[in-house]
Amino acid sequence: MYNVSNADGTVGKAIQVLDQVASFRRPVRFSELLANSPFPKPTLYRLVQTLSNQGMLAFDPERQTYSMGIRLVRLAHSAWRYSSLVPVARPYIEELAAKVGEAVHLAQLDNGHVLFVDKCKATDHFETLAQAGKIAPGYCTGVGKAILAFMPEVEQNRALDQQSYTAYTPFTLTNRAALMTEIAQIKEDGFAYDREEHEQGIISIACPILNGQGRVVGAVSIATSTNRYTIKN
Amino acid sequence: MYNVSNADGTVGKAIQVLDQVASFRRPVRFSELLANSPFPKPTLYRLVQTLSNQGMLAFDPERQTYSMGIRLVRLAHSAWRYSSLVPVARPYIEELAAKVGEAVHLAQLDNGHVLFVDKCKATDHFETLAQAGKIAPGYCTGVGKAILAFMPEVEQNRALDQQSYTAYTPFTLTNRAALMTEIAQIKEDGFAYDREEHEQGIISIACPILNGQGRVVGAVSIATSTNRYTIKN
DNA sequence: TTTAAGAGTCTCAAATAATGAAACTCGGTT
DNA sequence: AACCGAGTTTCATTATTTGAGACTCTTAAA
Repeated sequence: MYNVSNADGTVGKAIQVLDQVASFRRPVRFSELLANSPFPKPTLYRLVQTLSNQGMLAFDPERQTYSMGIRLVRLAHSAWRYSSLVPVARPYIEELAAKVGEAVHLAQLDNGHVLFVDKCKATDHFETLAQAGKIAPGYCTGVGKAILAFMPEVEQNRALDQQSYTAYTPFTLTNRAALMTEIAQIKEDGFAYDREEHEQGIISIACPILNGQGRVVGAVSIATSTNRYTIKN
Repeated sequence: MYNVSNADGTVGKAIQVLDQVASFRRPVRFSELLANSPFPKPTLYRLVQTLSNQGMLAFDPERQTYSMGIRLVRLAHSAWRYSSLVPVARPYIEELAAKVGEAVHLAQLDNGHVLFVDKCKATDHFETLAQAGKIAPGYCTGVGKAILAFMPEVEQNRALDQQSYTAYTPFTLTNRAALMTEIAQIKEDGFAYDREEHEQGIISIACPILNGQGRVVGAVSIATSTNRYTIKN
């Protein structure tokens, strides 16, 4: 996780605090943060103050809670709009979504995590878990496995170690060995299936996106439901 | 802008750099940043290094450019999902969009700027940071004026000073006096019109969202086109 | 009413990290 | 070969961060 060890000075610590607040997924009190924080009370206090001043955190004076600040949304909009795969890939995934009539997802890798950066639904059938900005596990999603399979070996190893291998469904690959076998197959085929590994009833087919140097930069997938399609080998 | 003067130490400076990179709206070279930076070369250099390490900026070693990092997208997703008005307002704006068959926008104020945090189109409703996170001017949008009108006087004054009063269309209010007259009317009516002030052919009607203490926290609007509706007084 | 406990805030000397002028590399010119 | 400009590094100086502890409030119990 973003070399937390050599913590990049105060800025690194501040970002660590942001991550911590994000991890709560709800407004959080100072004392709750303090309880799980490596920082001593006054240090954490000042970090949180500074971040609130800056709009990176939002402090609710009534409930005395901190949550993520909307300034992040503004900054992220720039990231999303001008630097991710989205601006390049947008027209293609829209076209693809229209053509196949299913949801198309675009994902990038962010330090071992699969980050969904865009999503086009041809029509809205039903909700899948994925939305832009959402994190999904690498080991049990189509896009995740496609990206993992084509990563350089060193990074791949690191990423494989970072996976939790939690069983979301009976079809989830729940250990590194199983995932590695699957990855070998994916590398051979050039594409990955998600056989209801993350969400029951949802299957997908994904392929990696490589840049000019053959380095994987993301993945696209078409997702559908077992009601409409099945995977045949 | 987020008290840049009393710059909140290194963290404040780092965030200032993030803002600067965002303002370019494209990948940017170190020297370009340096040219518009208040910081001396090595200081800026280290800030940019730290931010890149942390994934808040993304460095492209080939082109030697920096752009916004996708870690921001991940953090912003939390902000968007758990702390903005969105989680509370979602069901209502969806219902409203379905009922009126037009686009419905949800906005919050972020330091004088109107920040669109959600949008539902009756036809294809899907949410991304594409529209969420977009900044629009306060003085020439329905949501912006609705929020401005109901702000406490001191903040309102500050916000009115921050507006650029650029004429986007022939209908834009291009000075503070005109806007203030309009705002008085809005405060009386309880809602605001956008009469093609931001985009030709697009009109909207907006109303503020107040919290329990009567403090404005955002605004909703219904937007449509002059092809379908007109504003009659 | 008093005492206690807990959360949040503040202080200040010591420790540490940030600073920035200047020097250095390293391609690509002239 | 000398120059130039972009990017990177150095190092003594300076300013900021640090964190134990003390303080303040609010709420809860005695």
